[in-house]
Amino acid sequence: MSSIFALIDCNNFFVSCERVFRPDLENRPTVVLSSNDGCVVARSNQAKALGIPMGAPVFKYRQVLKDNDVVQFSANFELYGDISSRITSLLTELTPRIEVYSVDESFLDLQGLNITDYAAWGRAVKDRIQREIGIPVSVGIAPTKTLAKLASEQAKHDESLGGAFSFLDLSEAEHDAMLQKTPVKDLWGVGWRLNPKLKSAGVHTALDLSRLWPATARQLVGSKHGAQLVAELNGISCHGLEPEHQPQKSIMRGRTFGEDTDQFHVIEAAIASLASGAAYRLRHEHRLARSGGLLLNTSKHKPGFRSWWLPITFDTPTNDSGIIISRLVRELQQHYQPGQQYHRANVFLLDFIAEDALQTDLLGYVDTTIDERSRRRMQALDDINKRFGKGRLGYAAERFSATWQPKRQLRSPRYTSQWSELPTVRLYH
DNA sequence: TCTGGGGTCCTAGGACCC
DNA sequence: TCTGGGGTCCTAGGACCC
Repeated sequence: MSSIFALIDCNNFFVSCERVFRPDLENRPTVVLSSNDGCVVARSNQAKALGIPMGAPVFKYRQVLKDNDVVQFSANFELYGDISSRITSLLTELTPRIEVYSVDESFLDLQGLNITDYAAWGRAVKDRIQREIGIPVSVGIAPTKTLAKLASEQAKHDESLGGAFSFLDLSEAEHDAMLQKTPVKDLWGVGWRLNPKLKSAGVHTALDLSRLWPATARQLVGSKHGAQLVAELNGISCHGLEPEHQPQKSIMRGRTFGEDTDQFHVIEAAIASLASGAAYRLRHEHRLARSGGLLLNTSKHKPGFRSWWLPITFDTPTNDSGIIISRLVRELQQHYQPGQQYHRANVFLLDFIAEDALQTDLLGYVDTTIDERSRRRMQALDDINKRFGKGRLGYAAERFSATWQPKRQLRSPRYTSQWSELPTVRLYH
């Protein structure tokens, strides 16, 4: 039996989240900005109609935003994450076979669900999420994930469909017509590098791609990826549902500084804070890192762009914030160059093992005293922060400076994740 | 003046082994 | 000094996703 996937894709997700608590913005052009208020990361339909592209630098569109009275928000990830998990729980009621693909998209496996009219089922799901959570979604249904993506895009752009589109009931001619009108660049798996390459080979539409000789597809797109892309367009599923939460293979925390800096202590504070966040995440997953690193760079948009990769390894795998911070700061001390205008820092943790895996050094010697002390220290740190609020207790280096922190001047209240920022409702009678 | 923050997977090539 | 197939492991870089 062939597979059946549904993709539930939230429309303009970050903007839609802001509108849940600001219904007055329903018809106003609205954008959400990146953490430094530097570029546009989500746009309402009205903002899209003004020609503001995804990733648009704010300074270039300042006039357009002003002339059209566009409402702007700094990204409020606490809010978006919370609303995302509400949608996930609703979808889990429909079927446990769900893959949460990103903060605003989930795939469902519909095999064996006894659905007679898939498009109608999709419209019902859309209506329920709108009613119960307040977020508009598009539902795409197809035998492969690649086609389900395409179907959800179709549902999003053709209002007459009521928010859902299914590939399952199409005739061969209708199927081909859908692929014919889809440019290759709109396909899942075709990015800015492959698009010009395909076009210069005469492959302009999804239909062209679906009819390529396998050997040609392998050569143009890559041996594995090319073959899979063609098969998926022809209804042969290559990407199954991946329901279990796969443990991540790397943890990265990075931030563009509020302003470029050459101050050692400012960079040190940034690194300490980023490392704290990354280490916390690692402890949360009960894992230890064997290696990691620090990536520093100057601004890409200024002459003399440079970047430095400073790798670290741990003789004993660790998730101890203090150990990780001190190793990274030592690297910084050795490689910091006075006078460079540093723009951004990324902290990486890599090469994980489970916390309860036996750890030994080269001689097979386990120093349980140190391990136990570190573990208890981190436990106390996390307990205190859980009880008294995120970031209440931290390492001194994190507080050396706050000037690296990005501007978030337009952030909305964390309506659902901070007691102090709950919305107020007044009732008159 | 002002351009995000997370991630994954694949491939090619070099070093090394028998 | 050169010949040769077959294998593994590692790394850097490229490409993609949201």
